Amino acid sequence: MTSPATRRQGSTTQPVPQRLLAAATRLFADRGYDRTSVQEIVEAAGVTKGALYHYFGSKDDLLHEIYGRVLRLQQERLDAFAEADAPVEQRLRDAAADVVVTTIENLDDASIFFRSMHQLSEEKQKQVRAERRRYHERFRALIEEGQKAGVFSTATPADLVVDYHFGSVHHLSTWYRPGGRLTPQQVADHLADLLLRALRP
Amino acid sequence: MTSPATRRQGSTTQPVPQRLLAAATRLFADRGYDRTSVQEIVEAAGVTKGALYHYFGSKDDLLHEIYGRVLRLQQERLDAFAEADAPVEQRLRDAAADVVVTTIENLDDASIFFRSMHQLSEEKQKQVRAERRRYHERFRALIEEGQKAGVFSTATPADLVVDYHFGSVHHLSTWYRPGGRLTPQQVADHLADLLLRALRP
Amino acid sequence: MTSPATRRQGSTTQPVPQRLLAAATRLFADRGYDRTSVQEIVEAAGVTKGALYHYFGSKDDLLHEIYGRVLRLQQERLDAFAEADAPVEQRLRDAAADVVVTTIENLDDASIFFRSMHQLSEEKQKQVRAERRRYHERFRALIEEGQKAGVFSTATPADLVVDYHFGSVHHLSTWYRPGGRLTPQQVADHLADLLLRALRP
Amino acid sequence: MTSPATRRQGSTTQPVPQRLLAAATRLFADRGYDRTSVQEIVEAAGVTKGALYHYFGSKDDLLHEIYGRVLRLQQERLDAFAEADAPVEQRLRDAAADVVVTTIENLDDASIFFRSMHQLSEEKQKQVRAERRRYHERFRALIEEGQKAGVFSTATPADLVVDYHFGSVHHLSTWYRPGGRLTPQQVADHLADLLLRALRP
DNA sequence: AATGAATGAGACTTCATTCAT
DNA sequence: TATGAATGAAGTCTCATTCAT
Repeated sequence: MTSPATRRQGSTTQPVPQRLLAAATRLFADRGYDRTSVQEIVEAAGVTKGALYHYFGSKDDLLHEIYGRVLRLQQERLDAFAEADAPVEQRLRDAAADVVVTTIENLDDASIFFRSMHQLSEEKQKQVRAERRRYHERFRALIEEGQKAGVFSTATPADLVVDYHFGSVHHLSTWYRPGGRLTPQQVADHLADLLLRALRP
Repeated sequence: MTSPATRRQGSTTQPVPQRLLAAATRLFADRGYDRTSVQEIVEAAGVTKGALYHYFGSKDDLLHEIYGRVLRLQQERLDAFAEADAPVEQRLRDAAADVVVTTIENLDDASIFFRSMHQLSEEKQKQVRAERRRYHERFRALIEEGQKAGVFSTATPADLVVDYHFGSVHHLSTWYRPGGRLTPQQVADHLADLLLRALRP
Repeated sequence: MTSPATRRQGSTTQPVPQRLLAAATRLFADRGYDRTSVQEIVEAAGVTKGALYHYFGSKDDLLHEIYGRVLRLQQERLDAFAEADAPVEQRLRDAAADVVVTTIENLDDASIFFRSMHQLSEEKQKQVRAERRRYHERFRALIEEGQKAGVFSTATPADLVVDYHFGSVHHLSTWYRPGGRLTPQQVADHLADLLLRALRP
Repeated sequence: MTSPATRRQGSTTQPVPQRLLAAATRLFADRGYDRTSVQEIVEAAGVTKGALYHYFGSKDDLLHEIYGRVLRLQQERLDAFAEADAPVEQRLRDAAADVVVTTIENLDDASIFFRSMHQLSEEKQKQVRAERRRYHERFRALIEEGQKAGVFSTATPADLVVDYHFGSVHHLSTWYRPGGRLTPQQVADHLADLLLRALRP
């Protein structure tokens, strides 16, 4: 009884909202939020406009949902690594490498995340920035912990170190291509290594 | 005798194309390329739409011009530092710090540069990527030179090191605010220092 | 309960696409394709621009639709006359007269048809020319049949005879005015007669 | 001292107004009056916009000039043939063939003539129609002379016969291609022959 | 006799969203 | 839960024409 249209993507198995989110993610990453029309999203998801507006209040809601998904995932993982039972150097290295791997594995999310903040409504932006700050602070705390313990250099303010590392994470979607010379794990190890080497006292 | 319209921005002294470019830069950085209308640009520049299209073939041409300006400037500066008569550590440190200062001094250009590539026509993107690559390679050569000379660690491929540093430059427009705790030069020194420390053998 | 806008033209009974096509036909014939704005069309049809673009991909699509309508009609009628069970002179005369009557009855279509080919996209022009050729060839075949049978003169190549007759059909929209001295049928009979007389051996 | 721009077309020898008219004729025939921009005309003529507006009051003036040129030429030639010292059949045949040859030799003029009437201002259209009528009447008079003399059939009103023939002339620009199977003179002879055969009593 | 920068109106088209069904 | 026709505002761009030089 399913219409042929709903069968695209071989994803009739997935519920409609997920299908919409997946289609939107791919398209937003590909051509940018403003260049993606609602029509294109619903076509890619194999549904109609009415369905989209049934589940999401607006196009901008879709974007917000994507932001939420990324933020939740990254925060959870960081929390896990930060709370682990290991020396601070190890915990920082693991967290730093993990965010790289996770970012590469969701490169579309990353492209969107760093490029589309402005398209969110002012209110939603505020919310995202707040969660982002929480994440940033947890990461910074890790560095400060090491600095206080004397295992990390205090030459550079911890804040700046966080931004230094996250700059490289942000940049991944610009240059990393799946199937490239290095595996995600190798890239992650290298970048975490650079961070730790820079922090040597 | 000058009409009121030409007086906006008190910039009647500057020629029209420059005025348009300045207005476009500010607006593109503020609200993004797609969210800026041609109407807004010409109003900010105090001219009419016809005048804009007299000098620029399209909105996209304005963006391309901005890219060209940034690329020319950065390449010139990098070339100068790379060719200087000094040890390679010094030349790399100077170049790495300079690109940070220059980026902060033209933060609008930077916001646009890293966020708006996709809005360029495919052809213009190709051109920009080619010039970008030239820049990247020059920077990488500096690192490789130090690695061969044994003053830089070879633990990380030079390519990746370049991307690590430029990630942080890229990221500046996300977090740096003029009038912040650190001066541009201080930020630059810190970031260059992090790079050099990470490269210690 | 119908809004005032939908009532213009007293044509709320007709579906929107037909109303648009009718309005476009009248206007294109009146003032030419390029001189007719999309705004004028939707106003004449009593709908909004959005509605037009919901049904037609472009202004050029409207024109293409008009061409399609004319071509289908004329081809059908020619086929019917050509396949009739009658001597070839009779079949040619009937077909030649019929195209005149049909053209006069749809004079707007005819004005457009012969004047607006160039405004179609290259691709659509190709398509129209192909269908036009099919029509031309069917008509020519009728003449050649008569020439082989010895009832028509072979002094003039059949191709040229077809163009001779269709020139006069083409020309109708230039000079024929409804309510003129001659009825459509009379004009048709005269023109078909001229053709047949010119073909006498 | 002539700038490189004015040298295009190798036509620096011709005066500017003629060059503009020639360029306009070619372009109007190629892509239609409305689709041709003033910019394109001046570029093709190797002059600037100021020069065009120095010689012609408007774009529509250029078109009017083209109409005038065609009308003058055709009227002169028809007058010459009509007044010749020869039997009426011969005079009609010569005139009918001549207009075909002349039309083919100026096919661009013909395309424009039959397709662009509507782009003239109402006033200029009236003027053109008046001259056109004079031409038509002179041609019709020739046919009526033959009908009165009993050498042409009176089965068809002379008016309609004129339109029949001019339809075929009008149509030439649709199908005739230089370098085709038949020379202009051969086409002319065939079409004149068809006319005369149709008029056989 | 000629330039070319500038105007300003209007062209086609896109698009997020709504609403009766 | 879902449709898809329809809206209406806004978007980019074109162009004939003018005018100071």
